[in-house]
Amino acid sequence: MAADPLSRVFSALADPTRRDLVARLASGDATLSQLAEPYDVSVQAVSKHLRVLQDAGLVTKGRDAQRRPVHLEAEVFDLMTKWIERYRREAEARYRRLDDVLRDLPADVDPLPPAPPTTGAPS
Amino acid sequence: MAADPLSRVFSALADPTRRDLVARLASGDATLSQLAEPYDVSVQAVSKHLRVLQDAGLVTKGRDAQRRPVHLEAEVFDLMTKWIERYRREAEARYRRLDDVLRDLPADVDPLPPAPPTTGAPS
DNA sequence: CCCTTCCTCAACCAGATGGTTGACAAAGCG
DNA sequence: CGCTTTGTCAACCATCTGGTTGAGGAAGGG
Repeated sequence: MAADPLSRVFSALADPTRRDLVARLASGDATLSQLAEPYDVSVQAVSKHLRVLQDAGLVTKGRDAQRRPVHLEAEVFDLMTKWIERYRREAEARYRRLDDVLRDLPADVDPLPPAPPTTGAPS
Repeated sequence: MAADPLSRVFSALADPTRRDLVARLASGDATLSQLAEPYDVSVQAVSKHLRVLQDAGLVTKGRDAQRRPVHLEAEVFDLMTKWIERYRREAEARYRRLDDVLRDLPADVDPLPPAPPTTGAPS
């Protein structure tokens, strides 16, 4: 469970139940029992989901007597949107350029002389 | 493997290798062997990763003799960004509002009356 | 024709994941 | 003080996942 932050965030949101939790928390903090009520799984299962969201930094838990109000930390979203936007833009730019040039089959282009230029792949 | 589209996309990008593949494909199409070259895992493993990306709709495969050039389909990113933006905005709006109202502890809150986010202190 | 290149399919394995039940600590209520 | 509410921890289980190896199909190059 020592994945990089970006992987943890994507992974956390890859589950419908967890996305629903995030969606509900967007409109206000809530406790575990409140959050678990709508689903037909055990409270412990929801607690595990919250743990995953917490490990991803998407959520924090406060203290109020025996209650632990869960709070959404929306800033972490930026991690994802930045990554996405970066490559989306690159791909779109390339698409437009290719639109200009027209579908030109690069017959004399090396199929891959050096891939290295792209190796600067930061996660 | 019948997860919803959104889950598939998030899940696909939850792996560093697959994000790297996407990053590299953003700058141009490539074949499996080209894509697999930099990693020290088997070609089959990379093929599996591509399958996941394909199932998520992030990537398509063409045909060129025995080669299957892989192409990035960046539009699918929108699925994610739309979801993210929606709840990010909601959370941010709430944060600003809460900034105005000051931290007000809702002591008489109902244990989650279905929808109403009116947690007792709307105005 | 054979042989090489490129890719996929199938079987297998270790570890992560999502769920269960049961026990239990901690805070407040009667 | 006892009991209820709230949440966590632990063990267990089935399935998914990311990797491996091995076999094999399809398309060209000699």
